Amino acid sequence: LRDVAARAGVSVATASRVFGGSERVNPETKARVLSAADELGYVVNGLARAMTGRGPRMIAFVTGAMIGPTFATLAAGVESVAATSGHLLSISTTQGSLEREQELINMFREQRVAAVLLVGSTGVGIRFARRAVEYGKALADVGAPLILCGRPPLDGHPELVSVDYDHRAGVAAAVDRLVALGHRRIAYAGQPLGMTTPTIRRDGYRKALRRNDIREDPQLIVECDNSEADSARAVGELLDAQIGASAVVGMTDNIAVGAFRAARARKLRIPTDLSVVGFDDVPIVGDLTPGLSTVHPPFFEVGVIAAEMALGLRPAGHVLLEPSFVERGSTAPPRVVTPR
Amino acid sequence: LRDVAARAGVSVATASRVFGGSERVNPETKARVLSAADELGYVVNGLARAMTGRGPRMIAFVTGAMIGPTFATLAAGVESVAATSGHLLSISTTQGSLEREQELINMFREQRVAAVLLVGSTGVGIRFARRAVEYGKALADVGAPLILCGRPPLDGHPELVSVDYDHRAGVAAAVDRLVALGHRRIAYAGQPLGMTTPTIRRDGYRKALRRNDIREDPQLIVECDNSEADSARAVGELLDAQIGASAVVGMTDNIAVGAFRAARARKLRIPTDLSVVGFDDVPIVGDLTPGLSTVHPPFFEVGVIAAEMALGLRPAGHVLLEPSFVERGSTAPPRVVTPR
DNA sequence: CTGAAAGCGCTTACAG
DNA sequence: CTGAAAGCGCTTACAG
Repeated sequence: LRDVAARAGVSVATASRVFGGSERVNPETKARVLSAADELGYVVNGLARAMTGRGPRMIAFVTGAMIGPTFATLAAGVESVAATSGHLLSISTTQGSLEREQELINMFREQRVAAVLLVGSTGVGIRFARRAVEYGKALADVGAPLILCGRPPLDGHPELVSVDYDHRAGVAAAVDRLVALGHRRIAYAGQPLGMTTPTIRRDGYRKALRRNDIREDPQLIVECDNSEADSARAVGELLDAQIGASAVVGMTDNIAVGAFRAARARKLRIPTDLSVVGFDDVPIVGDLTPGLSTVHPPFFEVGVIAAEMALGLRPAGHVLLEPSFVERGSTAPPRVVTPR
Repeated sequence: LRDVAARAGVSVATASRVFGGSERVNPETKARVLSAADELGYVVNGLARAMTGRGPRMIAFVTGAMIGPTFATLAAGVESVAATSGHLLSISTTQGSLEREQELINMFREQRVAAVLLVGSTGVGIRFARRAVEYGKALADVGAPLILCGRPPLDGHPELVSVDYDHRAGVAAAVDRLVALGHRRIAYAGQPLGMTTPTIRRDGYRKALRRNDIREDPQLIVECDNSEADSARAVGELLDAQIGASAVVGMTDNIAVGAFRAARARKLRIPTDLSVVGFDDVPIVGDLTPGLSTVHPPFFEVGVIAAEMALGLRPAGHVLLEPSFVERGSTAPPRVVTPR
């Protein structure tokens, strides 16, 4: 900058002003500075500018792993608003390591990010809540809000803003639809509890059963990893038990696809012999045979809203978006309609 | 920092040294500084540190869109090495806008990033090459290499480093396999040329035909968008033309899935009546019925290697990784084996 | 509209 | 091992 100023025959203050943009500078001198900069191949040092508090701050996005369209779509939403306002998006993963998570928070404090988005499911329970509260405080020290995305707000901590979609309502809508089709023996396959998403989604299942006056049968609830293979195993065992399940709702599309596999291995037709619904609406899943009926969460929107809060473009607060149920070919009336 | 130093009764120089880590400090004074920092809730200003040339620099990742596992897996590879060396990963999209692309490059110059990774297919032709060369020069001014990922190097510009996987060999391996199964009328469905990936993958198809002494038939090559719907249309027309195609290789899994759909709509069984192969090996595709035989590209590895080059952990250069063909259920001998 | 000066928060030779 | 001082590259009141 000093060199540019010298070459243009002005002070660094003036030169700074032409790049800073804000203040009024004589068009002529401005041109002179600009051409000097051009000749010298000058490019402002954004780091120095950032230090003085000017310049855009980064939005930090931290998630467990860069897996699947959940991640990609949500991140795309964040990036779309970051881009239009000249901010950069930093993405990091914790790989499930609390140590790494803590390191990242420290790093973001040092970097003076605009906000940090904690994305996706996390452990339930006081331990995890406490950690989030710590992070929130630490970040607040440097003026950065902590925004929970795709995970529920913390009881008793309204200061920790959250942007989420209604897992419960999503699963419940799927169950409602199955009930409307005539199903009564509706199974549920999901990950073991302990993380927010498994807990809340199963909660939606139970809630929907209750409001439809269907008694919950523990035998109809099976646990598995969030993988096709393990789901095929778990749902397979359920089917082998012959306890009359006419439909299964998978906690995720992965799990639903595992149910497809289990059914096929037993020569059961979908949806004639077994209805299956998923959750997430990942690509391709609509092109299975039959297409998977599933819950479509507004991932992109979640990202957009979180980013807007991060940048102060929208008042911070708790937002809960509605997912929608998209019915494709994997749901139909049961073979035998049990009277209600 | 000044406050911390004062409270600890040392100079800022000494205080700086305890946080900088490098220099040797008396353990006792160090402890004193640390506890002073703790009491004051001090956290180093990474921005200021960055300005002095210390502190980790960001890796910039630029892609057209945050779409699909291609993006996510490659980014995960980059992030894994960034994480272990304390660097941050910034991800941005161009959405196909050259203007936006240029803006990003400028932004990264200002931010003094460690390197920028240009990820994914781009236009072919001198215009695009020229742009990349410009970017490379501009970035070199600030000491940042430009690394092309998942796209080929530029003729005559060895200074533009690239990390890619061998699209040609991947498609060719798939074709070879089909030929080995007895296919002779092998169709190809892909995007129109103009971008590197469509061009190179189709090239792989033609090359494989040639080396298997199969004459290319222009009627067997159809164009479509990279979407299931448009692929279903294009492949459908091909099938309706009844020109004896016994197999189709899709430029991507999306396109291959479109071929599934087209075949089904015409009551053709896969693989009995039609063999289908894809490219990318995205999730779920293995769980179609039948599972899709496809080419698995080493996306994660590409990301890892590019990141290592970005950080100087590995000599910059041109790397070409081998994809592997994974055969599942969508490939089988043709109904009628044409003599070779 | 422009300049001189102080300051942002750190780091690093250079001396002790 | 530690301190005083200069410097990194910008920005911003404060005066003109």
